[in-house]
Amino acid sequence: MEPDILELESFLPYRLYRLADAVSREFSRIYRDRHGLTRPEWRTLSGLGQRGTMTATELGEQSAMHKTKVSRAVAELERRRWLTRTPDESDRRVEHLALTKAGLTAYREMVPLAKAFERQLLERLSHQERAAIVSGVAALEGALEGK
Amino acid sequence: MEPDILELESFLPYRLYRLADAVSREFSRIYRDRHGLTRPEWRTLSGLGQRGTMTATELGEQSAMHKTKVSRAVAELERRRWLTRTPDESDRRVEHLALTKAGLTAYREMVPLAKAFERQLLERLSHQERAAIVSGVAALEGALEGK
DNA sequence: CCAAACTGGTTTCATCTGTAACCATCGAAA
DNA sequence: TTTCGATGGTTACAGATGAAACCAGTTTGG
Repeated sequence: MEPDILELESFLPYRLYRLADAVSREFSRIYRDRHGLTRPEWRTLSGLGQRGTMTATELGEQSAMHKTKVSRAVAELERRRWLTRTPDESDRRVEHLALTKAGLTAYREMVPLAKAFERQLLERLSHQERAAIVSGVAALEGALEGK
Repeated sequence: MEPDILELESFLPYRLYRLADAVSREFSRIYRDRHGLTRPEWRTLSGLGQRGTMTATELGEQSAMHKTKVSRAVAELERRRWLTRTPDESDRRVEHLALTKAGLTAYREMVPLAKAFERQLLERLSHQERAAIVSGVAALEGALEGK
């Protein structure tokens, strides 16, 4: 434990990032191989599938994406005819986004795969470990939220 | 709990990624504001500061970076004269990388900042929460390692 | 009523990224 | 030896990214 040395392998920000990156990389194969989606596109699909209708801003908040990411993901899903935009009645800057039939089909196909992925990941852990990661993540989220 | 809906906010891969991204973004200000380093450059600096001497391949393994990232980060740190390359005696493909005086100075300046960042992050958690996140991350790392 | 500040969303630009192709060198096997 | 597959490292290319500028529409204050 040299005081003036940082052990990268034990440094929480690094470990957290590496872990998330590995998990996300694994998971991305599900939407990339199957439909050639990017992560922002997947999140957009997922957000709209879950909520039904959202504006781009809401989507960005819900799925923690920069607004340019949202804009591009929405444009691409629209190009695929997986979603449609409906102008807001009272505020003409706003568009309400919703999945089309085709988009919904893709969403419904992916939900079980996503759930299975998560389940299989957690299955490798003991009950205690599972509880630890879930509550630990929640605690850190809360800590960041709070300030 | 609709069975055919995925709740993004509770989906572990998403939460993990968002958390890591937020933490990493916060932390990046330390090396970005101060020295204009990118994450790969910071990891390279950190790896060499910690270990003293490494080859590019070793660096990539230690800090979980793609070899092109390593290559570019090393090139940039070399341009700054923060590290030097020494050709290996017996294998002329290999270069041993080490920090210069200037590189070491920058490293030594950042280590306390990094440690303080981690400490302040964990300070916001209770003992139980701290234990949970640390052991939870370790468990997931192990699970991914194992297969 | 009008200007200024603000907000939803897009685009531009410069940078970062990964894949794949590449070059040089090495080691093993014939 | 010579050849050929593997390995250390760089580069080219095509996409993905974020900051900042932008456009259109909206709200606020005078």
